[in-house]
Amino acid sequence: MLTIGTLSKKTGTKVQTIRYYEQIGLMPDPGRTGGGQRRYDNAQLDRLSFIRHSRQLGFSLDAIRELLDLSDHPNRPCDEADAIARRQLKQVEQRMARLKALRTELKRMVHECSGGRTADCRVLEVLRDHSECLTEHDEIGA
Amino acid sequence: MLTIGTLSKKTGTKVQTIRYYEQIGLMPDPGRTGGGQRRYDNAQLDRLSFIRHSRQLGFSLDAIRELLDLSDHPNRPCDEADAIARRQLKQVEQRMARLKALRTELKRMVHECSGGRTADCRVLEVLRDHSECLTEHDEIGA
DNA sequence: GCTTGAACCTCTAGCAGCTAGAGGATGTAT
DNA sequence: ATACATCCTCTAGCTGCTAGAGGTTCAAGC
Repeated sequence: MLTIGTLSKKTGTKVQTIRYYEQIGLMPDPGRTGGGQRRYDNAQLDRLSFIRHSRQLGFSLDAIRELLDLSDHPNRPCDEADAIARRQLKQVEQRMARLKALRTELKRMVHECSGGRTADCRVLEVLRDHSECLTEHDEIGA
Repeated sequence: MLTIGTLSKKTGTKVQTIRYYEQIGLMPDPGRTGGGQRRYDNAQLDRLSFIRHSRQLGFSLDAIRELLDLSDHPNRPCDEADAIARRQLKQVEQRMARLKALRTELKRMVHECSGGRTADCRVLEVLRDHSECLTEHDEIGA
């Protein structure tokens, strides 16, 4: 039986975050001691590791909820899990493409700055005038 | 003189967001009609465009605040603006590196899924066991 | 058995950066 | 004069946590 602190260290998840996952139903209600402290078993350790690892790969909590659900039903076809992963992959690729365009623009800005007064600063100039951009970048956070 | 709706359309910023920017002091208090509706001039249109464009390039609202401040003082040296842009570029590059690692992992997961039952799904298996990952991916959102 | 102190508990509020909706006032065209 | 799109303020919500207040429990040492 593990305390929440031990579970926290083993998974690299903050104590508050574990309680948060419980609150939103991602982690089950754990057993409690007579005094009301949480105690975890290995199944719960595995579950939290799964969640943690999925987060590191960028899955949303909602996606993780689905993945956990699939993981709990070994006889269901795995198309859905596959689809979720593909969706995630697609998102990652979109984000990468976007960042690439941003990098180009930022590099150009920084490169052209000659270090004079702000009045002549290319960085600020480019920000002022979108038409100077060579690439398109229309959505944030994508 | 522009209404908030017109400004919204011209810059591609939602009305609520413009009011939000005003609230946090990123946009100045605009003039008002007798009835209390906001009216904007071209200087404010430029300012919002600047903000919007900076957001598209991924700058935080705090960074934008600094950039706007620099932009308002044409005689100051532009090192600071340059530094902010460099910082942003660095962040973008870090994020790209991270996404690259994630993409590798996701591709592998998806590639190996053979489409059977969830019990044998490689996607779920990899999520269960971090040690199967070839690359490191230790921080989220980086 | 008693004391200490680290670790636990709940609850509330806060972070970025918006977004949505309620409920009502204004502005403009006809 | 009326209709109705657009405006107003205010509050609450989103994701995914994180921090702190104020109080309780557990385990180890004496």
